[in-house]
Amino acid sequence: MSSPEPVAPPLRRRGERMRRAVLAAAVDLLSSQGLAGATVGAVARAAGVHETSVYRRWGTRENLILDALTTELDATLPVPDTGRVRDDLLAFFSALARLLVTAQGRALLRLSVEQDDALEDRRGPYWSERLDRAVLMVRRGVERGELAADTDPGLLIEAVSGPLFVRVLLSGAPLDEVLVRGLVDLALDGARPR
Amino acid sequence: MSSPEPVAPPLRRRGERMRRAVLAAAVDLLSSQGLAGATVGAVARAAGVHETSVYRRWGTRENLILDALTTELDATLPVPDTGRVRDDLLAFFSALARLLVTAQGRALLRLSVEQDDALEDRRGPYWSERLDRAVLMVRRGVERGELAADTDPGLLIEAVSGPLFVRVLLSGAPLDEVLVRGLVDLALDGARPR
DNA sequence: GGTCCATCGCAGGTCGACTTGCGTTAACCG
DNA sequence: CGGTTAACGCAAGTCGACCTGCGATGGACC
Repeated sequence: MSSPEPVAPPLRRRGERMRRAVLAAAVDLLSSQGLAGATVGAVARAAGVHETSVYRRWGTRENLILDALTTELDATLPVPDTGRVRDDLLAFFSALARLLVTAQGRALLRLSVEQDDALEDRRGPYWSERLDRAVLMVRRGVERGELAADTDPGLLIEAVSGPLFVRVLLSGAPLDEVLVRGLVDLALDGARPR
Repeated sequence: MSSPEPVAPPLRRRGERMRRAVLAAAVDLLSSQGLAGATVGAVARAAGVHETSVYRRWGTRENLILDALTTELDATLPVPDTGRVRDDLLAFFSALARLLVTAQGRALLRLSVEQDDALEDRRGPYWSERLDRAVLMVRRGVERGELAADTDPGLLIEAVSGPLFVRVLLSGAPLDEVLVRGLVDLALDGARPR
């Protein structure tokens, strides 16, 4: 007698098809179950792939999640050029803040912190990549004479973005427009009376 | 025949004695083996205590390490009062930076980020506790007329401390006097030409 | 100094991350 | 379109975090 249940042909996806299936499953689980729910076993099962295969391709769970997140989360954070530094910075960091309050944004940030031991390099290339481009706004402001000539572009970016990251990672305090505006204005005008 | 090895009397420390022994062992392992080496089993063994007892008292490995670190690392970060905001801020954040580059400081920061799910509260009470006191310096500066009356003390503290935390957690960039000075001056004077 | 109970020690177990060896097959290449 | 091989499936196992039940004892209290 033929088996009543066709035993679901193993599909046996491999190569790029398998990669995409796993990454999609990872993002799905990440969104529905949260960071803790995205177990390597669970992701593999959801993707119809064997757990071993996942480990062979990604090595660690961290790599897997990081890959899934950075692949799907290609929020490119455009660098505006309105002609005024303040407006540029406001637009850029508001976009950053909106990205960071996302479940995926938070997860990506959290994971960027993990990498303790092996391969000390490649630390948070995702974020630094995005922030490095932001110095353009500052440079343009300097050229326009809006900012002092000796302004350190990177430092200014750090001073505004730092608190945003810290709020997500440590304090858990909210990220809103008011915060971004306050940080940008502080970095531009300083706390001393003008 | 009497047993040649006296089988090391189980000691059976309990209560406060046991607590201190475990915490000390944890700090020892943390310093010598790093974060990854401070296994619950290893800490228990080093303290001459059963692993189960550790779990009963601390619940999770994270709690244990956090307790050990915050207990030993009572670097109180004194809030200076020199009469000039800039000097106060410089002294305070230099001390913070020196604490953060420590192996224990880094470990404590990293662990402060972990707490994903259970008990959403008590997030980084260690750091916020210390930074909350720092607003005093800013308030005094405002009263002295050194800073604008509408200065947000907390925001200023965040703008300077944020980048320090982020460098330890994400970018791995160095923390030195130059950085601290740059951040303090940016927060005080702003990037716009005076 | 005897009693009692919270605190421990201990054995055994679950679960997820990660590894290894071996058999099997999909996919690309000629 | 047949062959080769790297890419999978699968079984079995290690290791650390964390839990559970039970028996034993340290210590405080009377």
